[in-house]
Amino acid sequence: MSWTDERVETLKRMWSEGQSASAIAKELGGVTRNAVIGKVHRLGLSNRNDEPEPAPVPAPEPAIGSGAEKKIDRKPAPAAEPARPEPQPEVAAVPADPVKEEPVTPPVFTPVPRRPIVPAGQPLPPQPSANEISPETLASVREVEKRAKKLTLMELTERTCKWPIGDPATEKFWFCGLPSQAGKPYCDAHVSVAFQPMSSRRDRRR
DNA sequence: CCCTGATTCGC
DNA sequence: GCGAATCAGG
Repeated sequence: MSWTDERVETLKRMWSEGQSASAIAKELGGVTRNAVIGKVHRLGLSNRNDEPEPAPVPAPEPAIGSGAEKKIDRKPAPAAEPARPEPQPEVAAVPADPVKEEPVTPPVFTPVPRRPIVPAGQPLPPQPSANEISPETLASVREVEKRAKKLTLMELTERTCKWPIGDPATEKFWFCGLPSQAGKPYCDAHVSVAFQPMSSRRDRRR
């Protein structure tokens, strides 16, 4: 394979889209990711940084006192552990006195961390229902889920378990992420609840 | 381990 | 110019 104009164009496009070298190589075919990276460099488009330069660190200028400061003695600074803020409960504190309360927030767009919107009636992630899975298997799954890697959607790969755990409407939601069975989307435990032979499924009413 | 990009260097 | 091998890192 050679770098025809068309192939180079595809390379440029995908690279600018942020695609990985391996993904591009896969798309093009006949080349390895090394070849792609090599070409990328030769084309001089290695810098995918169109970012507006991450602000040259606004050095927190200490307020200059009126008196002429002598020296700025830098302590070795024993690296004081940054105080870890305890995770606050999500419930916003309700003003004790709504009448006296000053309007703290202007009626403009408030960048309150939005949570994923799940339409009403959206079925929850598949959860092994007790009447279809044996108690043993169910217990096994529960146990496995304690060790879930808790991956986000973007962290899933072809070989991570994609079984959803929790309620997508809340923060307590993630994907299992344990090693998936070869060729399957789930890990062993979740495969066992996800794929059931018709025979065992049939007639398991109540 | 899986993956990423960066670099080198013989071809 | 090309890209495998290698390096460095997450």
